[in-house]
Amino acid sequence: MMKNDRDAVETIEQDDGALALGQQLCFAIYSAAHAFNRTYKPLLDPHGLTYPQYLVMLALWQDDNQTVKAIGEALSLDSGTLSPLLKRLEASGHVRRKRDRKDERQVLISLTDKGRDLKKEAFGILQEIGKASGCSLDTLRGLTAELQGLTENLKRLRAAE
Amino acid sequence: MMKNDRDAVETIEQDDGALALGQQLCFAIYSAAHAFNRTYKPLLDPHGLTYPQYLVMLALWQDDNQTVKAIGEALSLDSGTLSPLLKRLEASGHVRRKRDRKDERQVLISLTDKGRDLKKEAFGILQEIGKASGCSLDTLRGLTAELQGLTENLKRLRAAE
DNA sequence: CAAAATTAAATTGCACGCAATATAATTTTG
DNA sequence: CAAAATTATATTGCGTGCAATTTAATTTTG
Repeated sequence: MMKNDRDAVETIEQDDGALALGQQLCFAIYSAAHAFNRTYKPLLDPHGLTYPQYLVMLALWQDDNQTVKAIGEALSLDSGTLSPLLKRLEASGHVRRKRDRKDERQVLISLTDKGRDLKKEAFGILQEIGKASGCSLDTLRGLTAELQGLTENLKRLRAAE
Repeated sequence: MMKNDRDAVETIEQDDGALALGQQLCFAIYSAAHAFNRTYKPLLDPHGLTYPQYLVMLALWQDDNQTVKAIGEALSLDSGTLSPLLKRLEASGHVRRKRDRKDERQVLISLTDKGRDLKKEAFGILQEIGKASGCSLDTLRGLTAELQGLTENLKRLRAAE
């Protein structure tokens, strides 16, 4: 016998449809992340930045002179990812790395003039990306908020284990 | 003459807000993708699968015996990513790789018994992920549709260049 | 205060992801 | 039909991500 509508809505059924790539939020997110990456690439290439490096720059434009740990918390990345990335950002002249005098364990990351100047270009990049998304500002804001909530839920549940 | 302080501050702060990590959809998507990845890991590890490998399995559960190219189109991945990944999936016993007799350029990927059997477990994984997301099925469906639209827009604009 | 525990970065090893190139098979074309 | 163009897959090199380990500095504690 058929389930009623309410059950159908709140239960993931064990049929092929449920496993279809096209129905999975995780795949939609995976695809959107790659699409964004590919859209950013031609905009960032002229500045010698990769997308994750650009995220670090965003963090530093907000708050200069942060520790590796602070940047890692902002981006949810660990030193295994950040240490080599920051060395490349230093090699390309965008940031400086300096041991903290007060606590020699820490490394402080600060913007060079070149890194600071790049911020002006970032507004143009933002415009381009906004156009490419083809969404209204309201839609973008709504999506962003929903995804932030989702990410929080996923993190909370992992922490609770 | 210089603008007064109030004007200067408001103008800069507006711009800064636009570049804030917390306001950027691309970063929300980047973070959600990583959060999903981390949530999937403990669920997939026991089966010896990574998340991208799991996506390939989803594609094959929908449609067995696909070419590398077809899988690449389904997942937006090229042979540079898929060739080694598929070799690892073959090494772990989940799929078989076989040259197509009709067209020796193509390689057909098909499920082994082990790979097919894993589909049963996938429904349980799906349940776990659904729970971890903390969203209603309606919310999940809505988000998925919006992200698919966004991804389409980004792809279309890249193709138009 | 010295030993133990904790903390911050860096390093190593492995698996993507992608650009660029290489190789081999098939199709197009002149 | 043979040369040229196209197509499918594989390979190489580089930059993430992340788990696990290492090293050095600081904090805790017995």
